[in-house]
Amino acid sequence: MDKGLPQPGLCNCLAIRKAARHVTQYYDSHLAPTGLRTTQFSILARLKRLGPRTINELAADLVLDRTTLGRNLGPLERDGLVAVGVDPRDRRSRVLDVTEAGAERLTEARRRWTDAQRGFDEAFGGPQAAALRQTLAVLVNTDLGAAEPPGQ
Amino acid sequence: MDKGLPQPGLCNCLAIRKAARHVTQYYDSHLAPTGLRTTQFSILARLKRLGPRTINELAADLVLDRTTLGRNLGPLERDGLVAVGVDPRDRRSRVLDVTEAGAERLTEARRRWTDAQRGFDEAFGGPQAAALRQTLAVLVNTDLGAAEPPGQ
DNA sequence: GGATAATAGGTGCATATACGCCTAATGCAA
DNA sequence: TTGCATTAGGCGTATATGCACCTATTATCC
Repeated sequence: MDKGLPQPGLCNCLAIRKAARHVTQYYDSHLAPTGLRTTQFSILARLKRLGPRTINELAADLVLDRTTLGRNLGPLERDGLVAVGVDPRDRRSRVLDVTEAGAERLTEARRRWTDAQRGFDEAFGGPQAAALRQTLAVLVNTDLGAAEPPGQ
Repeated sequence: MDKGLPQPGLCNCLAIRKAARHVTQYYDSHLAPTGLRTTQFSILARLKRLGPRTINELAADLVLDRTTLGRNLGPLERDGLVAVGVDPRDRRSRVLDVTEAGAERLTEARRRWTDAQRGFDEAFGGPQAAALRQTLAVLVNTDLGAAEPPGQ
């Protein structure tokens, strides 16, 4: 009877990806009126909080691949929400900063985000949500390593 | 002192998305030798377990948008791992099924997946992982609703 | 049975994600 | 100071994700 086959619900990766899609669609529906996606909101919010940062620094904070963040900056820079400059102390680096327009957009988006958070807490439970965030924070800081190359 | 500004780590959406990226990269590194991404592996594994299903049915199971699954089928169909046919009882529907080549690829990928699961449990803790999966299953089945339209 | 509503997917568009390879700039050592 | 390793990003490519809008097909109601 399917001995050895993985049972539904046993895959850590599928479990978290399904949940991420579920939650993302919910937050996106709240943020939609602002014209920001959740990823864009995250970038703006973290950058605003951290202050000017390089691509590598911000990418690490967001657990984003460096090149992914680089591309995600495209729409934000195009719309004048994030400024990208060259670090004078290291001209290899790009310094990112939230523009005034970006800050205004962020303020508006934070209102929607607060609504989403409240709705989430009501549906899922505030304490459960806090516990889940804590667990996920531990997970993100857990070094899972990578697959060993198939060397002999 | 930043009163009212969301503190880092308070956003449910960012927390789960960061964790999803972290875990996805880990599982992808294990599955890479098979030529399958985690999403493709999920599709094959679920379809194999559920048996032939329509796009809508499989998409709901995977918490994927219908159109997203439709596009994700492209590479799988191109590589002959999934067969897409028309349901004779309802010619609007497409019936998906794992091909023989798909089943073989899946068997190979399951070995890598098992390694990844073992590594995950070792690093994060087996009981903690099981508890997290359970929590995420509850979350996925929690109706978060959607933002109310800005009606009058 | 024919008009109409509802459903299953497809397509255009835009963003999200990351690997591999490349160039530019910096750091370091002989 | 020059030569090489290291580091910061960019770019090509491919897949992932979902909304708005569209067609085809089926169900329903008079």
